[in-house]
Formats: sequence, structure tokens, C-alpha cells
Amino acid sequence: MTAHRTVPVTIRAMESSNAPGGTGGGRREATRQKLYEAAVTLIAEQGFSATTVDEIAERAGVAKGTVYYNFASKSVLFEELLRHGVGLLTASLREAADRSAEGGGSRVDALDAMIRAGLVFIDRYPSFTQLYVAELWRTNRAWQSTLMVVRQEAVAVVEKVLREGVEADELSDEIDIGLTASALVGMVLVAALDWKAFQPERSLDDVHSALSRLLQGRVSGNR
Amino acid sequence: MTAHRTVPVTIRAMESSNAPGGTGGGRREATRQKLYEAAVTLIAEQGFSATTVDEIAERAGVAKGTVYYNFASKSVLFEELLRHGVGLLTASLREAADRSAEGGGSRVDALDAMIRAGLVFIDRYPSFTQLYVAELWRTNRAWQSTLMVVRQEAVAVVEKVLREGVEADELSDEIDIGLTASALVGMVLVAALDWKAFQPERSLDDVHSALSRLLQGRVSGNR
DNA sequence: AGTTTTGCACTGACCAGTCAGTTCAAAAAG
DNA sequence: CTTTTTGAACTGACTGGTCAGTGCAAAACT
Repeated sequence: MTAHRTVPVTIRAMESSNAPGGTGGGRREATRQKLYEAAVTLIAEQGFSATTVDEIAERAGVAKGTVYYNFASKSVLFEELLRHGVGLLTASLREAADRSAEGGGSRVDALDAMIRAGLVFIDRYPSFTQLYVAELWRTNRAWQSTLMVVRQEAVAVVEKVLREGVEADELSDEIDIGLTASALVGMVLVAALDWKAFQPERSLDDVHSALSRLLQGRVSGNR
Repeated sequence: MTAHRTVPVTIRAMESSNAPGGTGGGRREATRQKLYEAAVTLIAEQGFSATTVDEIAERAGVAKGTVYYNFASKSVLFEELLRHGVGLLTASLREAADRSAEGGGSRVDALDAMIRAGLVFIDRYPSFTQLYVAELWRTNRAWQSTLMVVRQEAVAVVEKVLREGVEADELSDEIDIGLTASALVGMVLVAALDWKAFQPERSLDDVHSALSRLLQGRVSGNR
């Protein structure tokens, strides 16, 4: 670390912490948001290494220095982007499960609601999803541990519902919770990415019903 | 970080008469194979852009010049690697489906056999799978069209079996062939990658039976 | 009030390092 | 002999990160 200013940055950092609800404006936060949006599309298209900081800055409409004013490094920007995005997904899944439970639905209904929530998320943030999938199983990367943590948070939501379903005898107690959760996530992920990539004109309901059918085993049973 | 510099490139030149297995000629082909293997692991770990040609050459145990003697460019090497790998997968899936059909199995049995074939493939070539998933939904990349072609070849095998299953009234005629195929592929892909990444000690049979159960809708029915 | 100071947020030219790709003479392999 | 590989030097473009400096709005001061 090189101290490149006569005045202590540490102190300033503390007093300049953006107030949570107060500043509706928040110039800094707005800039960071713009950088997230720029980075997410570029990295989804080209990958992390192939995307330059100059590109991100240009797309966001800020100077390169601004990127480094707001984030310690390119990797840190990406890592925080990852946390931000998966946080949104996890919250969305959790809300869908809870809402379904409150409405008195079964656990299978909750799973179905989560599938829909997943589709809605991917529909809204296709680039982020793309980027997430592309990075998830890589190794030897700086943000690997971060990725593990957020992945686990998201998968845990699905696993919880599966576990409750087994306990309530709605689901077979022979299923492998972890593997089934992975498989379900994969099902939604890949189907949705293919949807957005190759048939973006189809409706969400359409895709949802196809996956719903698969989930409830109404595939092998003939009409 | 690169610690493996055990010296003597000069000496290696003399002992380089390694003809593994002795493929009866094809020295060139053997070199290309070594380069494939080196490239696939490195790119799976780090991504295409973050992997340098020098690294690939070093890992393969050849000189940098050799890479460019055998491939026109880094991209071309990668593209041919992609074709090579997906070719193996497609052949494997097709064989599994055919063998199941010959054995007089139902279409659902064929699907199950393909799931197993997929798992076997991923078990044998985890790095390739990883790399494939990471690149599949990217856009604006040089090898995009190549990727589309090979993807379609692989998915078509699954779709064909689904179509036959519908015609034979084994599967509901309300299923969406394309979407269901995507979903099945995603199910296997993600479950298998998670398996290799987080629980590599589990047996293939174990994973297969979990996915089999999901396929045949034996999840929501209680024991 | 008007004037000066403060310091946050941002800028963009610049630097030091990296990498794909080239070249080529010479050696090894067959 | 021909084909293939070697290995090292070299180039030229590109990139992550830096830093001295700018603009401006709120605070401090008179």
C-alpha cells in the first residue's frame, strides 16, 4: 500500500460512509451501480480476463480512475458484484418459499414457486446468471471462496425446502437432498439460459410450465 | 507461483524420445494430444484469456514454437479442442441410446442410459465439461459459431429420444421437447459438476440413482 | 451577507509489465 | 533426405494500476 495523499484516507473513509437511508441521491453509490451494470454485461459476454477496466469505465460513462476510486482492484469490483447479485437471487428465492408457505401451499408448491422465482431472476438479470455459471466451477481464482459462500447460501434455501418436504412426507425420504437441489438448480439454470439465448420470445409462463411438469414427474406418465 | 521449474530444457531435448504406447507413427498427433490435455486443464481453471500460450507449452512439455507449428493460433487450438471434446460426448450419448434400444429397453431406459453416459463422460473429462459450460452462453466470441454447432449436435441426440418417447406414448405429448432436453442436460451437468467439485468421493452409481429418481418422478411420490 | 477553505468524487495521461505471435538456425526424429 | 521440434530473442500492441490535478458543494470564517 502506498500512501498517496497528505491527508489520512482512513479517517475520511469513516466519516464518508454513506448513510443508509438518508441520502436518496448518493453520488458514490450511483456510480458504483453504473459500474456494476457495465461490468456485468461485459464480463458475461467476454469473460473476466478478456474484459478491460477501460471498457468497463467507458461503458459506465466514467473515467478509469473512478473505477479505482470506488474499488480496490478489478477483482474486488467483480467480487462485490458477485455478492450483490447472488444476494438478490437468494432473497428472491427465500421470499418465494416463504410466501408460498404462508399461503398454505405444500412444499412442492414452494419448490414450484422457487422455480418461478429463479426464472424471473434470470429473465431480469440474464447477464449476471451467465457470468455466474461461467465462473462457478473454476478453481484457482481469487474470488473462489467468495463464490463458494454465496453459492451455498442460495443452494441452502432449496435444500431447506426439500428437507421440510421429506419431513412432511411430501417427498420420498430416499432422495439425496444435496444432489437433488443441485439437479433442480441446474435444470432451471440451463433451461433458462437456453431460453434467453435461443428462444427469447417465449413467455416465462411457458417455460415455467414445462419445468413444472418435469418437477412433478408428469413427463413419463402419458397423458 | 509457478514452482515447477526443474531445469534443463536443454537436457530434455535429448531424452524427449518419449513415444508413449508407440502409436505407430503419428508423432504430430501425439503432440497435438498433449497440447489438448494441457490446454483443457489450464483453460478450465483459469479461463481462455487468462491462460497463456507459454503455460500451455510448458505444461505439455513442448516448446512454444511447437504450439504454433501445430496450430495456427491460440484460438484455433481452443476451437479444435472444443470440437474434439464435444465429438467424444456426442458419440458416447448416441452409443448409449442405441445400445439401450438394441437391448429392447424403453425410451425412458434410453434416457436413463444417456444420463449415465453423461456422468461417465464428466467423470472422465471434468475439466472439459467445466470449460464447455463456462463458454457455452457467451456471446461475441470468435468460436461462438463452432460452439453452437457442436451444442446442437449433442442436444439433438437427447431430443431425438424424447421425440421417440412421445411417439411411442411413453412420454406425455404435452412436453416441450427442446426445453425438456435442455432441462435434462442441465440437471446432469450441474449435478455432476457439483459432485466432482464438492463430493468427489461419491460413486457414480450413487449420483446416477439420485438423478434417475428425479427423472422418473419418484421424488414427489412418498416412499 | 460574502469570502475562503475543505475534502469528496472524479479525471485521464502515463508507466511498467505482460502476452500473442514471429522468426530462424539448428537439432532431432524418422 | 524430409518432417517435426526446439529454444531463444524479439516485436508491437495492450492492460492493470497510479497519481497529480480538477470541479464543486457544503462548511467555516469574517
